[in-house]
Amino acid sequence: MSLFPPVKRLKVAEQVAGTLRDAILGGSFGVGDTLPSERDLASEFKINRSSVREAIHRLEAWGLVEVRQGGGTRVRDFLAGAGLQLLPWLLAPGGALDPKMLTDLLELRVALLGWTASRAAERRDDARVAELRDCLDRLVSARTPAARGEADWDFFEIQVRLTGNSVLALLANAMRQVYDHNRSLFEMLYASPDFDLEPHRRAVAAIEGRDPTAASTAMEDYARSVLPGADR
Amino acid sequence: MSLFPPVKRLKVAEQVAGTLRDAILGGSFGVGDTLPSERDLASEFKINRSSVREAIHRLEAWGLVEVRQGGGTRVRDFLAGAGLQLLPWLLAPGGALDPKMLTDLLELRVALLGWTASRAAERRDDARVAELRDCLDRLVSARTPAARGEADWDFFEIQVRLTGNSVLALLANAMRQVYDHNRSLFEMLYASPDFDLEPHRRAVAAIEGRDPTAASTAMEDYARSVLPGADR
DNA sequence: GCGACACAACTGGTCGGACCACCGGACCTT
DNA sequence: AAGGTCCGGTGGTCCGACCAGTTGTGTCGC
Repeated sequence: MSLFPPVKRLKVAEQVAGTLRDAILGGSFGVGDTLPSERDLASEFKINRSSVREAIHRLEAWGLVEVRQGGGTRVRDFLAGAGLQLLPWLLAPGGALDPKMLTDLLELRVALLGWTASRAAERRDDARVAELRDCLDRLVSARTPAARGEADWDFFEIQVRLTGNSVLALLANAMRQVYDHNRSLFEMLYASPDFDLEPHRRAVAAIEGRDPTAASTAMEDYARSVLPGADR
Repeated sequence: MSLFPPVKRLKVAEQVAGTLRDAILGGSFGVGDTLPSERDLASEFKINRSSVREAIHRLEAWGLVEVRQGGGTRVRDFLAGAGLQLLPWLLAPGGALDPKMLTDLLELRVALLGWTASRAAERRDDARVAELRDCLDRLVSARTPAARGEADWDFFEIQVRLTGNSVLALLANAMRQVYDHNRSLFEMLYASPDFDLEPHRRAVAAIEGRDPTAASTAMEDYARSVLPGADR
């Protein structure tokens, strides 16, 4: 456990890409607008055009802009075209949480956790079930929200590996990136001192007993319990 | 309906990025291996170092490699770290289909289609239900696998919009990219002349009648029907 | 002998400047 | 008004230089 996290070395292109990303997500540019030219941005940021190009290529990889030789760089309708890689920043554009986005995410989480547990129960193996039990112990003994969050994530990830589904694994990786980029936000979910672990226990038992329905129900109950508004 | 698709203009960096991507996915480099230096790759491909850098940055954005100043560029454990943006090429690395990957994807699709239909039924509105009916008509009258595939995709996308869930929309976008990059592969699913549309009809009726359970069951049945092996 | 340090030979990162390929609008011809 | 031409601006590629980290090596002092 390191006392100080390593200093973040930001490459010029990373900073610029971040600035432009926030500007676009923040609405400084509308869909279809053209960004300033690479040369203009270079003199604006006081950096070389190569660095600007690198930054813009990141935006392109994120699905935020469309670059056309000779025709300028236009802002895309990213909600209609971008993939999950944008979610980390879409969740809290400019640092301010978007509640609707969080609700949507947690809602989808209900289904995702449920399905994962169900498939994990079908394909369980003894070694991984033991891992799951260890993880549950860590979850029980966790004292800080951060530790609980970490353990809860592991709890999910072990189940993902249990399913043996590589596509689900990729999806989980994407979710993990959302979690990593917004840690403080998610630790809120684990802040309550009377964090109820009963669903987790039920899930482990169901997975061990090869009961997909019970496993799914358990994890869905848990995921639903942190849903804002507590509807349904 | 365009008769000719736009010609594909390949930038140098794109080609190189594709080559390197296939090499990594094809196993030419193991996890942890260092790629040749940018200067070496430049002289190897007979292109400028700038272009190599641009290509490598794409690999980085895909989560395939980790670049460290002074320390070389290393291949990452992408299955453990990359997001869904890699799936289009992971599905058929080098053009050869990975059956396991396809099975995993279709399996997850069962859950995804089911959940989407369920949420769509809960939040339905008349305008979009009409859209859905139109889409169903297009699906019925479609004569080619490609047309069926397109209509079926729209059918899903309308439901996604109905759910109003932005995170699901992003996930759908990611799936769409998988579909677009492997069209010929997926049209296989729609090749059968006796393509059964009964589940779609049931789904529309259930969504119109605000019956989440029936809607979910209908779409799950459909998605399961194209599952290889037809287990369960 | 062996640890600590300094250095050299890599690596990727940034720079600036040149030229090419392409798009789009102004303008001219018909 | 329709078509073609030209030109200014944009992104794409190239070059060569230097900056900034990493890593292995070899020397020095103990």
